Amino acid sequence: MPHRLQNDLSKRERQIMAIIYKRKKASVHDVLEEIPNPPSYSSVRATMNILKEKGFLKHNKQGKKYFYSPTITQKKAMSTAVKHLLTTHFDSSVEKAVTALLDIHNENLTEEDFLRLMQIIDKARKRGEG
Amino acid sequence: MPHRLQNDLSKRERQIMAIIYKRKKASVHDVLEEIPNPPSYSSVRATMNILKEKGFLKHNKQGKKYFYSPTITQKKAMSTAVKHLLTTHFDSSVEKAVTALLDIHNENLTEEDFLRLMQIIDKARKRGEG
DNA sequence: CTCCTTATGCTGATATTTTAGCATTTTTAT
DNA sequence: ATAAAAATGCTAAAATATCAGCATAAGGAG
Repeated sequence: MPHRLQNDLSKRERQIMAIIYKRKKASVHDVLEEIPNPPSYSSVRATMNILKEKGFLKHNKQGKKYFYSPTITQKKAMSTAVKHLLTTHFDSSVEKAVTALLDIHNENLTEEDFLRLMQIIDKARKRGEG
Repeated sequence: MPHRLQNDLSKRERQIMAIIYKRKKASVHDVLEEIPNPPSYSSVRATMNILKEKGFLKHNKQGKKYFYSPTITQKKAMSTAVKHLLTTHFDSSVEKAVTALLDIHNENLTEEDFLRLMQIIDKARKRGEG
């Protein structure tokens, strides 16, 4: 049993994990800075240590600085998150999800972005064939 | 201030919301059935009532049956969830997200699926122009 | 060296969440 | 009509999560 599921995380724990996923790695202070209305340093640290005990974070020295980073790969964490989103909000349909993504970010996408998206799909299609 | 954020939800509350988003609507028993190692009926009901008080769920009679359903539209909830996923795992990049979606579901996609995906993107592109 | 910051270990109070029970009413099925 | 099932209102204990403090060691800057 390598890891418990994200579902086993409390509010604060999740919030902290999200910050660390986003930043890839972070010190307690880094995390503290990204929490709006943060609790004390002690509290954040305590929670991060719980995450360490639960097996979600590891704690290393890089040079002389300490960092926390996720134990499972970003890829795996991401994959789990995507699957969860698909089932809860998109009826497990990739097409629905893509439609939603485009809807949300429509204005921000340039012609080049669309081209790249087309290429991404084309590449996936060819990969599927082979 | 219509609704608090999902972030204000506890573990159990989130779990229940996910079930209801997935099913669109559900009775207490429906929810109970979808929880692995569920607590008592009372407990689930109590939590669902908290969600009602917090403004996430509403509770109506349809004919003679009672069910709970989300107050905010699926669309809005979905949009929030997608944005969160984008920032925490994809550096806010739609392209990265689409790539991941295709990676995850690669094998399951047929030629027709890819065609439809192309059409979805093309449609979004044209909409962007207009 | 001395001071400040960062890090650590540990502890315990407070707050929230989670749970289950009981009494009662409505609905459904026999 | 009666019994079983589904809802409801209410309450309070038990379990977790959250928070903050204190004492202290180690690195960095002046």
